[in-house]
Amino acid sequence: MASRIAVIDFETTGSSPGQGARATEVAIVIVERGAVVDSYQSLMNGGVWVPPFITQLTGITNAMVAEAPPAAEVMAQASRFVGETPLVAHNAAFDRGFWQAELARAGCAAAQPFACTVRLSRRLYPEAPNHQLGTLARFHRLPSAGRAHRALADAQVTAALLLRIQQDLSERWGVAAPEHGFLMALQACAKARLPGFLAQHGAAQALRR
DNA sequence: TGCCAGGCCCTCTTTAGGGCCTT
Repeated sequence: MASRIAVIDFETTGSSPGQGARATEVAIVIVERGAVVDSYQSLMNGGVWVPPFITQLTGITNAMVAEAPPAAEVMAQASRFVGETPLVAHNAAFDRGFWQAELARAGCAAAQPFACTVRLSRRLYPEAPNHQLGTLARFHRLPSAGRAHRALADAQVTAALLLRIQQDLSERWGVAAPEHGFLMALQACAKARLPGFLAQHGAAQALRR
């Protein structure tokens, strides 16, 4: 279904899979028709060492990773869970990199398009103090989802942010049922052209009602 | 046990540099 969107978040051992960093945890939250309808979460064992500062940041320890299922097994499950559903992440370039790298290791395809709530937030909420996930959660008074920097909690907050974005697009800018394709077009729209883009799309949607 | 990337955006730009965001 076109309105179905999968929100994903990884915890990792570093910032770049190209530098040897591996995922330690993945969470996926399914958003459909303005609500969270399903979720998947798992730690994963990529056979790598978790640096102390990552443990301090996330609470994920080497012992937790050692006891987790193999990364390839988890990624195969995650791939089946997502299917062909388009993806959303907060700073999508980061999560897309790990999604593609870990799926490639697991021998799975990674063809889903990624929309980015950082890019969308910068377009829609220039008045926000900054566009870190925690700041945006406070700015929008989103419900708390548990410890920050754990995959499921961060995916749930990102899903709440996505729902807020969809709600505002509908109520403030007149865009009816903004789906993933619209979000991709919106985030690619130049800042200077945004007012016209939203006005034009809102009007186009209104004419179809 | 540790060093530090990649992509995107803005502007004092585009023949570039610096800041943000993720772990």
